[in-house]
Amino acid sequence: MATRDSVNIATPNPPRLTRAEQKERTRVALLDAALRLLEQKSFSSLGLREVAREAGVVPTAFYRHFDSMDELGLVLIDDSFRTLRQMIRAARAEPQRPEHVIRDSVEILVRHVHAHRMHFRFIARERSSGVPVMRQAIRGEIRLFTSELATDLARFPFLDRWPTQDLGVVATLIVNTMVSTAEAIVDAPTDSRVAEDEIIRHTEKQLLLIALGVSAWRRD
Amino acid sequence: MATRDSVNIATPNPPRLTRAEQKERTRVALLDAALRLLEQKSFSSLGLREVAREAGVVPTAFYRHFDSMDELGLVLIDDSFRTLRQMIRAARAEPQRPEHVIRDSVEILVRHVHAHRMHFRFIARERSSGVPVMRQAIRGEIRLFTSELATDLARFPFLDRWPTQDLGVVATLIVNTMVSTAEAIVDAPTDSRVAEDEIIRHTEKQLLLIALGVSAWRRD
DNA sequence: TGTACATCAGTGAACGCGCGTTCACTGATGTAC
DNA sequence: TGTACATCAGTGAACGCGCGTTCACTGATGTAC
Repeated sequence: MATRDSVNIATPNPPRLTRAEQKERTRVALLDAALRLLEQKSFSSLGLREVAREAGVVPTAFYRHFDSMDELGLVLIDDSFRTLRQMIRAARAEPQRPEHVIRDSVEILVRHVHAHRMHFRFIARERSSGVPVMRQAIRGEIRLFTSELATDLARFPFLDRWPTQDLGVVATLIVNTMVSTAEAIVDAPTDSRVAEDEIIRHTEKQLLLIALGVSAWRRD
Repeated sequence: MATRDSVNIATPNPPRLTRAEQKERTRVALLDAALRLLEQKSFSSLGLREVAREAGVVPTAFYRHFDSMDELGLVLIDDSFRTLRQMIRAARAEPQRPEHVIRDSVEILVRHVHAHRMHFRFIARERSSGVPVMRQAIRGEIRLFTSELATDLARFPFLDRWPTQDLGVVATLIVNTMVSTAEAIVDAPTDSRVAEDEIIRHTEKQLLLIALGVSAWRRD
């Protein structure tokens, strides 16, 4: 892309795109159009023509990229969880002082929700949706994600001897909390610092409560 | 109703219904039809004609009972939360030994989810749905419900001096857990005792963890 | 109790509309020589 | 580099279909006398 651009600097006309590049653009335009429409309505009530219209192409062009709306939906799930995994990788990469693990984690979550608002909204909304294939796919990804978190938890000093199943219980609780938080942020009036700070404090307290519960577990 | 029935025992023909009774039956038939269809799809993709067909009436008859699908949806929410409030009243009425408060609460939840499976499924699914009016209504009810739980929590010995806001944090955590549990039960393969027992154990552990967290709170 | 009229829950035909999908097409991009 | 042909992303017309909504109707139930 950079190579092509620099080549095209020499030409007077705007940069010409290869066929593959143009096709990719339309594909992305369709996916973005769908995400944009999903701010206002649910996936199951989203139409092929509607998406094509929003993307600025004729309905039949849709079929050059996806067999059906269901296929587009699965790609959206895939993309959404890709950004989520990026978030986790970022979280793992950053130096975490045990004292601030909760505050830092919430901060990373909030930052990524803002950066990928539409993806998070999509996941939060369609997670319980009526479209079985979509719901199953999201559940599967969340389950995977939860068990990865359980593995991460096992690295904490307190938790390294816990049975896997109990780590799963804690991980599920944390993931549920995080999902609720993401949902709340995405639904909050845009750029209301007050509302958002409230959500953040709320989440931090919930996680602290869970952490305290974990510490107290089996010391009884 | 009982009066009418006993009157009609004297007559050879099946009990005749008054106009009002017949109308109410059709209304209920429409609501039930909608709930039945909502097992397979989301509300936003549910059609007026589809519901009428399932209920066994002609599409135009729908308008004798509801102005629009949205209005029917709001009635479903109302009915669903009515059954939920019945559950809470039942829970409060039953003698609760502090030792078993978690086990008993989960047991009551599970029992009521089974008794009103469709209502719980509807709430769990549409809670995050794309239809704004519906989502707002459900959120409002859940918020109300959560703050009632917070009030109940204040009756526990440990918690009576807690600030309202912190009680809200705990209540939200509990409600989220309960909603997840209801969702899991409703989605579990029907009558699989094994899967359900697993869900119950999971939930009880999560609630115990929260309870431990509450005990440890501010003792640090 | 019997009659005459009013009410109104449910019917059935009709409408215009947007949907998903098919098909043959166009014309810019890519490839072979 | 120039030419001739192939590819294929996007077009536009057409289809049959189910949708929500309107309207005048029917006939059983309810009411007044």
